Amino acid sequence: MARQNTVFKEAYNRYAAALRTDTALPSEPEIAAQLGVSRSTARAILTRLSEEGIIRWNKRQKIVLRQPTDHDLFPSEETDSLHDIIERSFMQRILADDAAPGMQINELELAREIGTGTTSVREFLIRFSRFGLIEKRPNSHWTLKGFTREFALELADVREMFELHSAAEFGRLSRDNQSWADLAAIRDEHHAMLADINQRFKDFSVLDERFHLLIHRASKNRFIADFYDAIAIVFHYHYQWNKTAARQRNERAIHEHLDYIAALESRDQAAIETACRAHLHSARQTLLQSLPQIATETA
Amino acid sequence: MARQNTVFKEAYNRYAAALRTDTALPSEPEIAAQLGVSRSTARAILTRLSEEGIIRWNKRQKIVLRQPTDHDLFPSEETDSLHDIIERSFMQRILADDAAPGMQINELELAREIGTGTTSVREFLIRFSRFGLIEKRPNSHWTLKGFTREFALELADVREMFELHSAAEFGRLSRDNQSWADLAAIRDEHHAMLADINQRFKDFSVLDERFHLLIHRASKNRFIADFYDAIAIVFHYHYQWNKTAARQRNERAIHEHLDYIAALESRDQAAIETACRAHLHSARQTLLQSLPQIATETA
DNA sequence: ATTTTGTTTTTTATCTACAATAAACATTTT
DNA sequence: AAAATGTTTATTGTAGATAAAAAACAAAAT
Repeated sequence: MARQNTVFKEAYNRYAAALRTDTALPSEPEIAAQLGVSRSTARAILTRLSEEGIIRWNKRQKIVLRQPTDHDLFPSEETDSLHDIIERSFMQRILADDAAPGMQINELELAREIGTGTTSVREFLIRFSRFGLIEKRPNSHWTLKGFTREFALELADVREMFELHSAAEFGRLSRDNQSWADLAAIRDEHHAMLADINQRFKDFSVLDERFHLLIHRASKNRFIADFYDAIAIVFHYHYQWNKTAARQRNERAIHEHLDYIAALESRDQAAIETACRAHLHSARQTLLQSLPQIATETA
Repeated sequence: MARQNTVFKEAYNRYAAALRTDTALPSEPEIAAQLGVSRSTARAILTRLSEEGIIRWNKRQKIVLRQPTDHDLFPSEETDSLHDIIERSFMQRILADDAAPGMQINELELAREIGTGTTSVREFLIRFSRFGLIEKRPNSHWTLKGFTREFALELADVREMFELHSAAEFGRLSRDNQSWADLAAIRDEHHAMLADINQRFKDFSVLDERFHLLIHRASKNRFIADFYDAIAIVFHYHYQWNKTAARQRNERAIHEHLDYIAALESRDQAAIETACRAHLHSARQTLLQSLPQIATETA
C-alpha cells in the first residue's frame, strides 16, 4: 500500500452526510471547492455515490436519489490522516506516566506499534521536534526531553514575550479592523460560559485557544503564529490528560480573560500590559501546577 | 545505494590528517571518542589505514608507518553529508535572483537536480520549514515565501525580543560564570579584528555568530537557542550572496559590539538594554538594506 | 467566451528494502 | 576486575517503487 485514501474517505463522509434527497448537486469544481479537495477527488466521490445508488449522475445532472445512512459512510478509523494517527499515538506515549525524560525513542518500534512505515514516523518526529520535547542525536536515536519543569518555564517565558508583543499590537489596530468584532464575539462567549460554568467548563480550552490565537494574529508575525501553534498542540494533549481542578482553574481564567479583553478594548497600552501580565502570570502557575511533580530533567 | 558512508570518509580524513609517523595509536574506544563516531566506524578507519599501508595494526598494536598524503584522503565532495549538500543547493536556489516569492517548489525536481532521492529532499524541506521561508499546502506543493521585507521585519522583531531577554539574563550571571571569560575573549578578538580591519573584515560574520550565540546561551531557553540557530543559517547564506559594503557594515558592527560588551560587563541592566537596542536597531537596518528589493523605511 | 466535463500527466505520501552506523554482546588481554 | 578487542545485532539514513491526490490539458456544453 503506497498511500492511504483518507482524503477521499473523509471528504466522502463529509459530503454524503450533507446530502438531501431530490436535490441537484452543483458542478464538479464547485463541489471540490466546497470540500477543499481537488476535482479528481470530488469526481471519485461522485463516482462512489453513483455506484452506491445514492445519486444518479449523468454529466451535469447529479440528483440525490436517497439519503445515505450511517452504513454508507466509512468508519471513522479509516478517515484519520496518518499524521494525526501518529501524533495521537505518540503524544499518548510521551505523556504516559512511564515516559521518563532521557528515554530513547525508536523509530522502527514506534512504526510497528502504530502499524505504519518508518518514513512517516520519521517525518512526524522531525516536524514534532520543533516543539522542544524531543531531540535527535545525528546517526543515532531520538531522545525524549519530556514535559518537565524546565520545558514549562522556557515555554512560559517565550509565550510571555510573544503575547505582550502581540497584545500591544492588538491595541494599535485601527478601529475598523475585523479583529475588534471577533474580540467582542469572544467576550460574549466568555460571559455565556460563565453563566453556565458548571456545565460548560470543559469547553473552555477551545475558547482559550481561539482567544489567544486572535491576539497572536494581530502581530502578523509568522514566528509568533508558529510558536502558538506549537503551544496549542502541546496544551491540547497535556490538559487532556491532566484534569485536576479544571473547573476552578477555568473559571478563574475566564475572569482574567474578561479583564484582559476590557483592557484591549480600552486601547490603553498600560492597561493592556497590566492585564496581559496578570493573566500570563497565572497561566504560568497553572501550567507548573499541572506537571507531574517528579519530572525533572537530567542533562 | 542505500546510505552514503560520509561519516566514515569524513572521519577518516580527519584522523589520517592528524597522524604522525612512528607514533602509536590509542585504543579503539578512545579513537572513536576523539572522532565523535562509533567504535564500528573507528574500526573501519583503522582497517582502511592498515590496508593502505599507513599503519601496522595487530590487536592493541597500532603503529603509524608513514604520513598519509593528500592522495590518501577522500575528495571533499565525498565527505559532505547529504543534508549539507541539499541545504547548500537549496539555499543557492532560493537566494538566486529568479526565485520569486510564491514560486512552487517541486520535491522530485529538486531531488533530480541534486542527484538524490526524494525522501531526503522531503525531510530537508520539513526541517527547513521552521525558518519561515517556505510553506506547505498539505497534499500539494511547497511554496517559496521568500526572503522578503516582511520576512526580514518579522525575523528582526523576534530577534529583538529574544536578545533583549537574553542580554538581561546575561547581566545577571554570577561573576564566576564561564561566560564572562568567554565574553572577555570575544571582546579581545573584536579589538584584534579592528586593528586589521581591511584584511579581516570578512571574518566578522563568524565572530558575530559566536558573540550572539554566547549571549543567547545565557537565557538557557531551548526556543531562543533554536531560533538563533535558524537565524544563523539564514544569515550565513544570505550575507554570503550579499556582500555590499561589507567592510563598512562590519566595522560599524564591531564598534557596536564593543559598546554592548562593555555594557554587559558593567552588569548595569539599563546600560545593557540601551546598548543592546542600539545594536539591534542597526542590525535591522543592515538586514533591510541588504534585501534585493526597494527602499526601506525607518521602523 | 466561459464554464463544465472527460482524460492524461505530474506530484506527493507512503511503503519496503538495504547499506552505513551505532550499540550490544562475547571473548581476550592487561 | 577492568579495559580492550572480536563479533553480532539493532537502528538509522536513503533510494526506489507505487497508489492517491492534485494539476494540467482537451473536448464538449451552456
